[in-house]
Amino acid sequence: MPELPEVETVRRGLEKLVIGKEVKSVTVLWDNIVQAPGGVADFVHRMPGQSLLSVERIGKFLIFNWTDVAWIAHLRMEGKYLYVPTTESVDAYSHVILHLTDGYDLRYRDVRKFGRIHMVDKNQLEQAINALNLGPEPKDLTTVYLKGKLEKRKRPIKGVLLDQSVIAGIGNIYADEVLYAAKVHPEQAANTLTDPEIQAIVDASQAIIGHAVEVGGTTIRSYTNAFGENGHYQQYLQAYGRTGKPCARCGTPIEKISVSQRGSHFCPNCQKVHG
DNA sequence: AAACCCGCCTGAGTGC
DNA sequence: TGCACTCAGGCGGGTT
Repeated sequence: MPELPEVETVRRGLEKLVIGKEVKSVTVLWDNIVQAPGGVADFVHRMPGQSLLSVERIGKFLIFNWTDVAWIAHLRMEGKYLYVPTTESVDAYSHVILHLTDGYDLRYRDVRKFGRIHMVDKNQLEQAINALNLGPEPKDLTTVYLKGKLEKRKRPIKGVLLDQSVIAGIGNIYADEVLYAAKVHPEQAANTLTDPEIQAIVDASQAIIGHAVEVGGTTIRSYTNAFGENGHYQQYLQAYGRTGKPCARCGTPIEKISVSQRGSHFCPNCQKVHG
């Protein structure tokens, strides 16, 4: 599941390989992935002739700045972008194909079909981004801000960390890693965290997301010809996916439970619910 | 406003 | 073996 570090890695890959390229024609093989003012027909009609000027990232969203339009795109669970020769065969999971004038394709590949590419007029971009209602990214997070957000929430802290309107960019993997580093139980009610715990979460989210960006994100499964697959953070994971393995701090086996409808890994000794 | 539910999808995992 | 069934999982939209 691509989170901020993985999406940033994808962004850098796109920047390196696709900036300046012009779209010749477009094929959409699964309509629900594409959103445009006039639907898929509008998308297919307007993309030819567009050149990619820049790619930005906000939280887990990619912003593609084309000549006259912009995309707000999300990879959701398994979305990938491929940059491959047009002659390469199209597999069953590539749903949006942009044929470029350089003889290559930019293909959006997504096994689950959960991802989205939302095309907007450039003058609508700012408004569309605001409508995403995203909170600050970890690097801009402050203890005062987070404390204010937690005070009025009674749900488990894990669920709040996954709420993109509170913090943008954290998903299930890094939420578990942050809580492990901060020694906070995922089910601890948000409004019962102590000030030192809130500070620890802020510090841990900045350190962990920053480190993960540096090493290209986390690669859980390997794919070929995809952007953002060269991550190395998996070797640093302390909690996520380590069910039954000893905690690096105390040796207690890591447990997995369901919190806010998400699989959650934690050390039952280091991370205890308190009153 | 906060929090929950559903739908979107399909491969992996489970049970028999 | 092979088949039927269940479920994860981020987000948007709707409801309580």
